Amino acid sequence: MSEIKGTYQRIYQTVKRIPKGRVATYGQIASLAGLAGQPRQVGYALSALPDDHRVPWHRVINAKGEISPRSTPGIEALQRALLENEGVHFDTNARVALDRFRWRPRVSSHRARRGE
DNA sequence: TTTATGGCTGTCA
DNA sequence: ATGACAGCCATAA
Repeated sequence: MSEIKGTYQRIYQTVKRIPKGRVATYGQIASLAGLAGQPRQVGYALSALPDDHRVPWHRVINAKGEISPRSTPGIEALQRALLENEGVHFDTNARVALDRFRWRPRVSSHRARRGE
């Protein structure tokens, strides 16, 4: 198993683990990547994606269930299109039902989920 | 080496 | 429900 080199690489690995038709928030990825509390790094890491990045960055959205207004306008529509293409549905407010599409990572065992 | 930025989050009013 | 403020850390110059 290859070990992760940099922090960004670790984030990419985590994002790549997001199953299709599911979305995760920056905080979610940050927490899984070990950067809990630093969701910004996740966004910056995605903004610094390498050339051969095959990372589903479009599956990563903010905690509001919306797409961040990044720097370039139009990307928002692209990400939305990609998510819809994956099966994620947006509401009239361009919002995703995180309660339904929020990626449910492995809770490992000793960690019950809330509200069940 | 230091400085500045930055696809966010959570709390308070 | 929305609006505003502060905090964390890694990368790039």
